[in-house]
Amino acid sequence: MKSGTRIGVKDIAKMTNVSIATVDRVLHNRPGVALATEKKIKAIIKKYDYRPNILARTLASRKVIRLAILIPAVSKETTYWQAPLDGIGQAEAEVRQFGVTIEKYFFDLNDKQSFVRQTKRILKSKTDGVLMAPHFEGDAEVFSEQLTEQKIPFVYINSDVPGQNSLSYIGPNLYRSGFLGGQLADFISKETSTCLIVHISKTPDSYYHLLEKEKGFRAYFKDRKKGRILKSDIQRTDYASIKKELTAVLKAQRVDLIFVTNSRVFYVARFLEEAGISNIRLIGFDLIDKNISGLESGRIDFIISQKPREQAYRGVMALYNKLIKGEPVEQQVFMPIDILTKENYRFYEG
Amino acid sequence: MKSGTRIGVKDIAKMTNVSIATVDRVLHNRPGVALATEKKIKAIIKKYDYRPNILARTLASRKVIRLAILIPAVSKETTYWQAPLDGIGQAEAEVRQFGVTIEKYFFDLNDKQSFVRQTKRILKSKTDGVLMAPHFEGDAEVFSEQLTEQKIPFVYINSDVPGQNSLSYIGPNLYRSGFLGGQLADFISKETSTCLIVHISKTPDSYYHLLEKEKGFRAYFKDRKKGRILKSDIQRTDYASIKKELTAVLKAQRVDLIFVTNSRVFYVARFLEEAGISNIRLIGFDLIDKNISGLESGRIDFIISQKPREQAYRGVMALYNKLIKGEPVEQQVFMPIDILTKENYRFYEG
DNA sequence: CTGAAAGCGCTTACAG
DNA sequence: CTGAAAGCGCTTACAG
Repeated sequence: MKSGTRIGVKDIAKMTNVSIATVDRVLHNRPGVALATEKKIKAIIKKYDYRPNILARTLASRKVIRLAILIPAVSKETTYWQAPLDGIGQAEAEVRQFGVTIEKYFFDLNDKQSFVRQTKRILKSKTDGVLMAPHFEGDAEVFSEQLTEQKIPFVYINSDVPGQNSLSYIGPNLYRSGFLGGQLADFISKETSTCLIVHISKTPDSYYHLLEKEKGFRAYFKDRKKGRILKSDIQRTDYASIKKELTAVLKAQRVDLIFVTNSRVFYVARFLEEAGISNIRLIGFDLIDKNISGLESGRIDFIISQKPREQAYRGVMALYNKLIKGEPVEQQVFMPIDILTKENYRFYEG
Repeated sequence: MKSGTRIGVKDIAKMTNVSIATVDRVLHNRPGVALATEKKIKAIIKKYDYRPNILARTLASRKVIRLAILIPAVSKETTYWQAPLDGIGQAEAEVRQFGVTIEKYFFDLNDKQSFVRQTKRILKSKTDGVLMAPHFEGDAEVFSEQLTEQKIPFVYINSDVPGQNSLSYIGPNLYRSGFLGGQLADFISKETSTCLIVHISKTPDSYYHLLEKEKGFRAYFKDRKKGRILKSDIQRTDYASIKKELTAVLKAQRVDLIFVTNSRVFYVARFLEEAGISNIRLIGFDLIDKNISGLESGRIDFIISQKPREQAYRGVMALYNKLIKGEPVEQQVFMPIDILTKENYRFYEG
């Protein structure tokens, strides 16, 4: 045994008078080792705190690990999912040399069936791990159960499905991000101001997320506000409908600040622009291109963002750590809640 | 040659009718290869876009790369440097398996000579790369020149020394962070408010940095403000002196917001607390423990932070990419400028 | 239940 | 200027 440095399989074999093949067997919990031998070897492993050399292991076992990614396609409607895609690319570059390959499956945010179709393809593809955005909760549940049954680890990003035994959830804490929205609103409005919460969404599947943000926002203002908090639920995502609804609301009452619970805040910015309203403050989510324009023009004051790129990056790495390094991974990772303005968004790395 | 997969040295050797030793020679630009042979081999490398297997390379060459880190010691006065230290630890864990070892050298922020002493030790230690916080600009320049002469790559974090040929600078854009400070001040004060810029520093070495932030802050308000912008230069860092100075300033004029250009904003928070002043807004830098208390108590409104942990992490990785992977690294990386409040600092990963 | 041997894709002396 | 061989620390058949 070399002094100072770590021990290897050869050292363990020598110290226990067995071959390295046998050492390898107990290292991987493979059957076919006498209990006494196994105990001896395990004792040495423990005593010297043996850690396998991942480089050598990867090189020798030409095993390739296949990961499947199931996320929404980037669409004209929203470019949000470009960021996670970039994060996956970055992770891929780092883990490729360790024999990890990644297959991407995309679904249409407006088409539940496309999600289901892709889950079936993944199940057929014999994959070792899955990273998914469980957008359609019910279907994601079914899929998760199938994966659990086949002992395929999976991690959620962007939104969580509680109760499933995912390896990890990596994404926002919606309630806290709404709460922060409340604080930001408080910073830029008076105690007596009227705030309007706007949900813009036609899919009931993600509506729950918006409600969580609303809850957080309202919670911040509990016992703190003299002004009113209004709410508007817009169930269509075309500009004409949004315009109509906002026009009606603003005609009925004075509003000082609008809090849009998702990335569609740019519609509201456009509306304010067109209507020539400049005294309403605006806060929304996600640094997509159209929202950057809103920051630039000064229509949008704050964008709250939760590192979409990094969510996906870390999701892949979680799978890698579990599958290749056998390391434990955190069951729940809440991403930082980033505050972006006209003056710092340029440096943002998401 | 295996189809579909990448080629290796063996394939190149076969295709060019030489031994793998010769291929290895040209791969590493080692002398002793006939020009014709070299050309043939290079052509194949290019044609098939050969990429060496880093795992195999690291495993076979038991070469170890030694990195030296030169940063301020964590002191009672400021725990700021704990974060970079953590980042270095994280990077170390990732690159250790690739044969990188890291030696840390600490200097005293109040003792120029301690910096110089450590640079001498590093020079003697035969290191392959250096990561440093060039706090004492003049001495850092001397050191940088010595490193350049010995062809030892070095990267700066936290502050830059222009004109030296560092491999990379990874840190804040001071001017832009001051500019953002202006915008935040604008968000939480009236157009007619009076802002007070406070520098608290006794070392002239870092004073330049504070001035950059001041410049940015003032630039934001150019053509935008009706109120006055005052400035107070406190050249001592004990609380008594700070208290005295602030008392004098606030007696002389009304102030609505204070912008402290470094991490010592907690002193001002303490002063406002003790003086029972609750109508002055407060913005400062760096998420050290004492500033967290200030956020919690509500005395501090915003903390601006520039990922101190990540700066160091990326600094180490830049050296690793250069030295091990031979990849090019970006010459200048400005970190994101993060906005932290009472409601989001808990999720911050710096 | 166990071990000897080949091999992963490189690098490193050493010999010629 | 060039090549054969051993070895890095593991894993993988295969043989017994």
